[in-house]
Amino acid sequence: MLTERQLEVMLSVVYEYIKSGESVGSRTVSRRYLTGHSSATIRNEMSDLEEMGFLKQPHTSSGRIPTTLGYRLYVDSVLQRVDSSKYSKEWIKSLGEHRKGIEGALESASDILSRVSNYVGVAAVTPLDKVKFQRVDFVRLGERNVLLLVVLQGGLVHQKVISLPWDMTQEYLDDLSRRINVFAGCEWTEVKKSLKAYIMEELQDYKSACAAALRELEGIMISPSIKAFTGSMSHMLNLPDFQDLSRIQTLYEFLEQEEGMAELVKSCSKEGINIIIGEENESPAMKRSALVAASTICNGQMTMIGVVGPERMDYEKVITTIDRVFRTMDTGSDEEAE
Amino acid sequence: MLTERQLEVMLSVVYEYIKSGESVGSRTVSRRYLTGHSSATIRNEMSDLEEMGFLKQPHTSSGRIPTTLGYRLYVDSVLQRVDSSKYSKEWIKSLGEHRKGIEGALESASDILSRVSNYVGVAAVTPLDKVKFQRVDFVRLGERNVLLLVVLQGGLVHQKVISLPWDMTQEYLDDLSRRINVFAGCEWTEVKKSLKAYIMEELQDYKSACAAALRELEGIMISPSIKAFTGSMSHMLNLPDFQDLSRIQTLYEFLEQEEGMAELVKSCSKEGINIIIGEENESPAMKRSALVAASTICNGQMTMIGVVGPERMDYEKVITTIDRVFRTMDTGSDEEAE
DNA sequence: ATTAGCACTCGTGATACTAGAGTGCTAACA
DNA sequence: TGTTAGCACTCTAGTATCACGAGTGCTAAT
Repeated sequence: MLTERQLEVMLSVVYEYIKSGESVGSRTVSRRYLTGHSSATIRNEMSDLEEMGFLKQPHTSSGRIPTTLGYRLYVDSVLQRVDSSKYSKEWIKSLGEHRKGIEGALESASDILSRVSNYVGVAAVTPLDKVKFQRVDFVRLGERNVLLLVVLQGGLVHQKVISLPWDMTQEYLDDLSRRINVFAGCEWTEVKKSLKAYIMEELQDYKSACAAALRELEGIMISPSIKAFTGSMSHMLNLPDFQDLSRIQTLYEFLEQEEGMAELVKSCSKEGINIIIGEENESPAMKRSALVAASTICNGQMTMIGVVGPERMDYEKVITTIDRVFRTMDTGSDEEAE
Repeated sequence: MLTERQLEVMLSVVYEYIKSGESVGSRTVSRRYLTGHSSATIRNEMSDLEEMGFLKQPHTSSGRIPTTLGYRLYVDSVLQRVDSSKYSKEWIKSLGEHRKGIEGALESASDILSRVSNYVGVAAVTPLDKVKFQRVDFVRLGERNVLLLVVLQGGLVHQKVISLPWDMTQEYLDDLSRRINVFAGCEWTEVKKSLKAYIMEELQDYKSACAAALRELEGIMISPSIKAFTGSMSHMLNLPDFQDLSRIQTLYEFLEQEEGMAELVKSCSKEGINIIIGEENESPAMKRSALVAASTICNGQMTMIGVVGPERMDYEKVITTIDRVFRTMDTGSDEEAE
């Protein structure tokens, strides 16, 4: 559908635009990239490419800039060059044993990605349906108020303060948690079955309180509550792409709220590298931005690290950086790359 | 030192400048505030006030704007009007029993403050020297890697992944934590004494591992690691004060890193309302911004909620808002005020 | 199919000018 | 002596104008 030369022109334009930030004209392409052809030839090609929807003009008589489709073309070509088979699950498996734990690891990942990319680094982990739990603990805080701590397999910690219909002593709570922890490593559904009998038979006075506690516990186990981390956003203020304040504002608002991050995670549908560019994004707030992320499914939870930036992003650098961080997290050495 | 009329002029200027955002001239003051005096009179007063360091001119032949000293004058007068005796410790005492727990409460406080003030809401809690602990839990994640969970009195949860010199079974870890939890509610120093004997005598093979675990635990108990929450920062992009991107950038950078928040907390030296304006701030990043915060000491930890915004902040509104949130948190109803 | 040439478009930056708001100062006034 | 009116001066923000340059589209020649 696209001739060889058209592809060359496209890649040149996108590359040059990413590098310079200014709309690129036919002359530039003819002089720097396709030196064998005159600017007029390029001009004709560009005109065709515009009609096909790969390029657009900010205004008549200025150079061309890529559309989302154009970026997609470029990114796919970059992805072909990068050997994505390198990505292994090793790192995520070892995360739980990482000296920082999974949360610390994700936090520093988002931080590092922010710094080296100068865009916004993000990281998140969300339990899937069949998450297994590792540990449950109830801590009595005050009358009828209990802090519920749940450690999922992989080391992810969830906490919630719940209030019970009955005041229970710490001893009773300990007993309850001990009985649950017997099932450490099991899926919740199994645990639930076994516990029902216990509640029915052995507890009388505290039945309702325990039932309430278990309901809360189930809520945590089942609901796919996401844990998200966002690196420093302040670098992006430097980018020429965000001279328009309202643009960066909508993006910030999007990233600041949990729903935003949840959507980003959701959009990383496949394992490995995911790239969603501009218009491809579902949320209006992301229509002029892009996400590059790597995700893995392991231990019954989906983990993702990535970078959010302008559509005009240095995809090549970001992709390789994410690759680096991916594997660096494995070894636990997280000095800043490059 | 300041005549009655000079004070009136000062308050008028600051009030008007906060409201309008534009430098205020003598004519404005004479027409809207001190109607009994001509603009020339005001002009002379303003000239004097400038010499005294309360006002300054952005450029010759424009109106005056307050200096940090000028804001201070105004804020102190506002504080006199607001009955700060209303602030009670009640709310913080009940935080541990709050349905969201202290962390949830602080998070929503910073969130609410951001939204109603349109500046940046912040909230933090930091344990002081004599913090008491409520609960300790060790969860074995993998070979020699253990997740250490500590619940401080008040419901604050700290977590850390530690690696031990020895692989310990979950049973041993449970035993260790059970022995520590006997001392729930005590200060760490006491616990330490009592545990030493136990380690020396009863444990042999695991001695070094337990000692390592306890060292880590002590690290958490002693180090005043701060837990900070920052509300949405995107609103501030709308403010005319931050048309200059570099200004908001330095501020963002400051708030994004933990040291920044730590400094803000540190600067809230006294209980109750603290206000630090512009030049009064230690950090260069805050020299053109202001902090309004309320802090309390309770349960061996210092808790703070506040607002960071431009020096030209609507202090009156912010102060009363913080007051509101302060007391709203108590009751647990956190619908948005106003 | 490619290229050179040319007229046309449009954004950018420089310059100049004006209107308006505000000051400082002096002189008159109570 | 404190207050006020008046006036000249300063500085900013906004606007209009102009020229330049980069780029396009089209046509005609190769």
